[in-house]
Amino acid sequence: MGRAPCCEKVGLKRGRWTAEEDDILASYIAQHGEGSWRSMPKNAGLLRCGKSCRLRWINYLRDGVKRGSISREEDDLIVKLHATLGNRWSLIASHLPGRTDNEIKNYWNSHLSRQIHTFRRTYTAGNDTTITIDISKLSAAGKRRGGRTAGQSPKSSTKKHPEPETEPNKAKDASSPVTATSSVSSALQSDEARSAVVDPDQNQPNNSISGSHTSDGPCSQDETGPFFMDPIDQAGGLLEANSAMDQFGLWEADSSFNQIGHLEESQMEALLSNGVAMESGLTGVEPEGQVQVDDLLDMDWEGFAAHLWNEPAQSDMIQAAEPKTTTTGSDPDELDSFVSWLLSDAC
DNA sequence: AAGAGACTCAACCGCTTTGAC
DNA sequence: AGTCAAAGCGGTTGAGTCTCT
Repeated sequence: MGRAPCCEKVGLKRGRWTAEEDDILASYIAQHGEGSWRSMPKNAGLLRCGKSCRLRWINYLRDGVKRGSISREEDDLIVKLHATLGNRWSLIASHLPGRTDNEIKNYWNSHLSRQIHTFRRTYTAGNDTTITIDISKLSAAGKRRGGRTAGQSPKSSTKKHPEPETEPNKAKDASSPVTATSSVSSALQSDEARSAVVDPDQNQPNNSISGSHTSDGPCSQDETGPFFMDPIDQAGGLLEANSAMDQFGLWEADSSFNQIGHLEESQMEALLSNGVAMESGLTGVEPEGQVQVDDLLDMDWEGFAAHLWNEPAQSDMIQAAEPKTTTTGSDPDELDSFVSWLLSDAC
């Protein structure tokens, strides 16, 4: 059986659009408006699938589609929104005027998701608790190999809106963050990543996930605040997220790790015993310390992140996080306020 | 100079959602 | 309420391009 094709593909053209096709599509829509994508190509005289026409129009030909490099501000916003919304590209795109979901998705996959940069951060999580986490050498950040640079078009490109001459890429590769969800475990758990944290001088593993964040990130290093989810500092971000959720009353501090089902008891204990000071209510926690690399690497960060960010409104983690002794309660409005804060410039 | 590999991004694919009937 | 077509969405692919060796 199988699903019926969206259109009769026989005889239809595929691949890149030509300038002529673009003109035909644009002029047809100018006359008849959008919609009826299935019948449009036939009516317009295009040998294209309706879906292809729609995609071409939405991503390239439509008025207001912004071309050119993603700005620093847009980059920051994408990171924040992705931390909150996950891979809901169209939703993210709706917050960036002129940008399409496809563009943001490509940008995320090519620029942001795989970049883990050297980073070190000290964060005050609670009353008297400090977390120091370093993430470094976990990727070949800044090492750009081949590939079309932003703003370039293939020779065969028929772009209707040529890329404006924008500011140089300014080594985005060296400053862009990484996803807090899907890339976390793969990046941290790779052999490359593990070996990368060995100090070449001493041939000993660093006692911390070390790293170094370029200071032009959304939030600068050594920053403190209610929450920060700079995907560059995945581990730190996740820990901070935990604290932030606590602050917003989404769960209680001393039970926070227990709410995260993916963490094994032993992992939790190892993490805590190595000085990850989340909150003063945790036993055996030093007021200040660093996280052992392997303990962090062994954690199920992906599951952790998924719990934190995927479907937050439906998360059983959040629902199960009714404060025992309480902070501020877990009113749904607080989640809204949390998201609002995330999207604000407070970070 | 040439080949290999890394990288980007436009376009495609298939599943899900929406809305009309 | 059920069915179907259209539209929307996110994941994936692959051609084109660039850098490295």
